[in-house]
Amino acid sequence: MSERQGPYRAGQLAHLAGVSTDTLRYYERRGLLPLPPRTDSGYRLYPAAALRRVLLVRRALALGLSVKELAALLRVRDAGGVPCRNARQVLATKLETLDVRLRELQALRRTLRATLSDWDARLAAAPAGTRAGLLDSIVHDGALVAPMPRRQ
Amino acid sequence: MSERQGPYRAGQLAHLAGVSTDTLRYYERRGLLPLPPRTDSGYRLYPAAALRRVLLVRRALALGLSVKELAALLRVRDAGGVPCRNARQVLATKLETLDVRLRELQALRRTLRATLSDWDARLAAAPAGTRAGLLDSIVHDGALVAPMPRRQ
DNA sequence: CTTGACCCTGGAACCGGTTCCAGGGTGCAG
DNA sequence: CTGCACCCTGGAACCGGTTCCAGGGTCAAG
Repeated sequence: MSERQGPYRAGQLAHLAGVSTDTLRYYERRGLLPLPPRTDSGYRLYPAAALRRVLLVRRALALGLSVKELAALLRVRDAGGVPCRNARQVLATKLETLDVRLRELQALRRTLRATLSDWDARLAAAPAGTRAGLLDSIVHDGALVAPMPRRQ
Repeated sequence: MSERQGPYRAGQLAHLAGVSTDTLRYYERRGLLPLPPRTDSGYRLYPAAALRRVLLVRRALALGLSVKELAALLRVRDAGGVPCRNARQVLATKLETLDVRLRELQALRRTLRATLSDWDARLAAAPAGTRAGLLDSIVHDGALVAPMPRRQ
């Protein structure tokens, strides 16, 4: 990671940050990256600090922030504001959401394991090549008729 | 739930199964539901067994099967085949995938909690209205530069 | 007959983050 | 000059499950 700094071209920055140039342009469009200066011929010339910025974005997205949320925070900051309190709030909310989701998935895991061992019992009891009714059996237990939990 | 059985119209079946008629038509298109008989005027007339079938589909999707996977299993079954062994395999794979995902999310949760308490420490140490550098701080710890884990 | 509730169709919209595309310039080495 | 790697643009495609839409029939009660 000991790359000499200095203005990067799109491909260089992308490589250093571990993303694609398409992704860089996308982040720029969505307001996650400030508009970089350009060469006379229109090539983007990212300042050294841009690498850190891209890494920040990646990290924040990996923490579960959405592009929109992050853009809002960064907009405030780039305008000289102090978004830290907001940022903390956003992150705390993410954590709560994640906890909910984790509990859902853990419940799902229990159900899945129970279903699997039930099926194994049925299979053991059924002659080979015989209809064991596994698919049918899942209708009974649990009342999970509600829509599947939506992702993050 | 003690509805008299007998042929249902789309809206009735949808109501009983807790889905929309749009969803019923979607399942039909995707091969999750057999083509129901029609009235002379073209209305679908679902046999009583269709309710159970829709519930099966909901339950299987809730367990994490994709529409495509489920359709493949049901196609075999509806053709008189015995998809049980396949079904077990699919479900077992789902469980493994889920375990991986759970571990990812648990790791994310730890990171999130650590970040939050770090931020709280920084906020406590910084005067109100002052830039505490929370966003900046996330770039450092952890090497999570890889793309975010994709959903299920 | 009119009203209103229901049904039909195929295709498009939605979500979000990313990737891909075509059609065209730029920059540098051989 | 040629070739090749790189860069530019805006718009569309992708994933999957669902929902929404317009434009049109059907049916029973009043």
